[in-house]
Amino acid sequence: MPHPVTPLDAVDRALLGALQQDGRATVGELAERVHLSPSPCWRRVRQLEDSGIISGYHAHLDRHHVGLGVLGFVQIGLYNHTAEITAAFEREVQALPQVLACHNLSGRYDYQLEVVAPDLEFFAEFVRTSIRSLPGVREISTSFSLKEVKRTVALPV
Amino acid sequence: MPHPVTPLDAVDRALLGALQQDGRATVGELAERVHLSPSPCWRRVRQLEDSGIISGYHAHLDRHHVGLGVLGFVQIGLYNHTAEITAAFEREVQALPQVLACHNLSGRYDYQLEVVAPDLEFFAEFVRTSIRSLPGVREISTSFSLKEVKRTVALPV
DNA sequence: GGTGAAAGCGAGGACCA
DNA sequence: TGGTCCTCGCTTTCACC
Repeated sequence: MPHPVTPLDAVDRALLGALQQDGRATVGELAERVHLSPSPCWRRVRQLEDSGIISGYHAHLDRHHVGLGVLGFVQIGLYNHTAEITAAFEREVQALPQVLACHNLSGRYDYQLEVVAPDLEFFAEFVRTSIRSLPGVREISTSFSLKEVKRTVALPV
Repeated sequence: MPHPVTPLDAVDRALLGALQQDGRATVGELAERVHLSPSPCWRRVRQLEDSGIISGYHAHLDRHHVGLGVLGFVQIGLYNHTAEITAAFEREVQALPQVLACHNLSGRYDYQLEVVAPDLEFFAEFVRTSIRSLPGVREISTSFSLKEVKRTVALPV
């Protein structure tokens, strides 16, 4: 059981919701939002952090503002599924900063990568070179995001 | 031009990188990392926030710890692509907290949704009811994440 | 869980080079 | 732009109810 599920009460859930919305909320603000005084509120937040439920705090950037106008999904089929090939594939994927996420999928393809790039030309070149040459790659299917309809950083808690 | 790309120098990039890693880094810590004194460092961060490059700060949760063990991608084809149908579809998707992300895609399907759920049963039920009944849905294809090989919150800047 | 308080520090502004 | 104070407020962490 690699992932213990800690039972959360309503106050914990409210704290998690608030911190997902605003990761820089102060203990005072949080205390007000969950109707608790600062001290116990702070103790709860500490516990949520220490138990690993809150894995970190991050600034979120607007990718268009930093010149990453293109986001695409790259689905990949491998030649074979030996432990060596998949391990090598997964290791090399980690090293590509343009790859924001990579999932080992059920279904038709083996992996789906979420990739960002400054423009379509760069994206195509990246797929043609960096991704094409990953270990064991047999088949590639690419879809672009035409519109980011929804993107939330908040899990439903 | 809805998305201005602000030119960033090396120090700005370093600040963005640091804040993506640790959204609660203090100005003092940041100043040290980018070899600047706190005040100009603080001004730069302010500017990155005000210009919208930094769109916010968020706590990141471990989804397994909060009982969301299943993540899947749901690809959807619509019956038709009138403005009314797509607008209705996109509006209703916003209201589903289990849907973390939704992209309008190029290629075979119209949309791809990223969905979380406590377990496979819940996931299947969610797709069968909530997603199936979204406006205009004709075709659904689902893939589960068997393994989250990579997930970063940091854009390459 | 709540209160109160002490100590430290970080944010943010004024001002200069 | 960057650097150096300075000050206020808040965070954090006690001990105790």
